[in-house]
Amino acid sequence: MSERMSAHTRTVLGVLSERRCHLTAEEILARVDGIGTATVYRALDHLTESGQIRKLSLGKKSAVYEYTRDAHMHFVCSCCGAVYDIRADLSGMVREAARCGGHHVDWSEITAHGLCGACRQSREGAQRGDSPERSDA
Amino acid sequence: MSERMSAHTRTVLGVLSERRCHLTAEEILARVDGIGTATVYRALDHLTESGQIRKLSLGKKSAVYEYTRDAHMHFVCSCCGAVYDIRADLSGMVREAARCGGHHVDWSEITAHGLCGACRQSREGAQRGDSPERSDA
DNA sequence: TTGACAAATGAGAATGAATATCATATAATA
DNA sequence: TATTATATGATATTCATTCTCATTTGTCAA
Repeated sequence: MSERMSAHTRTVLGVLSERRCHLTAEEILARVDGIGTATVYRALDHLTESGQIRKLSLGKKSAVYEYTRDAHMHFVCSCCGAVYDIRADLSGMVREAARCGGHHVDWSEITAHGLCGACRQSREGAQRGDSPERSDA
Repeated sequence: MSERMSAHTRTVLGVLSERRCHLTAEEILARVDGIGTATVYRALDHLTESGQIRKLSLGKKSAVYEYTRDAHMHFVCSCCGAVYDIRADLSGMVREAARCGGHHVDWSEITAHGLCGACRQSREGAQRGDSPERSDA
């Protein structure tokens, strides 16, 4: 909270707070200039521990980070790999369910897996003989 | 579904279905005998794709697998790393929220992070001067 | 300002989970 | 049985992440 933040850590936080999206460490590394790999990972660790960003496990090989904001879920398309934000806040129910088990929830993540709207339309189109469209990941 | 299953794949499935807990590939590897690393990973992939087991991303370095069963959430203790099952089924709400976004949910995972009951008691005990107790991960 | 200590940095090595390779073995089927 | 496809395992490889350590930078008291 009251800890001082280095310039590089502030830069990393800036990247995440501006874009408001999910970025891997590698993607963040590509968006900052003159900051080493280890420093970026360390900055991400510091920011995660201080709660300013969230480290998400979306089932991909590498972790993704996002700026901490209003509660929402994530939808990961099994087909194209795209990640969508789903505006719904179930954190209260999650917290209460865990409390019944005697645990205290700091934060929770909800990840849904399935076929996204874009991919579903592509498949339906393919069945009709349309040219398939791709959704970026 | 109707695909034949190799003996080794059946063995891996057996390990997961008997224990009804969350195991890493390494832990499964240690519990089977005479099955190579690649084969275990391939079996886990097949079983995951066929929906018989679930591959979970709980924020640890390695993925954990569990036998597919009734919907439940997971609680991961930030202190001791233990994983608890939380008996609550929010999958219907998750599915509906994603449907509003135009997506079709195959399955969803909910992971809560915080301090588990055992660790909280240890901390309270430590404040009173009791000897700290450890909870296995 | 200077000295002294703590924290941050970065280049590169190390780790480790997961995947790819490929020759061999096994199963399925004609 | 011959043929084909799939499964297997030892091993090499990949790649995200962490570690190491010498150097730099920041902080604060005297």
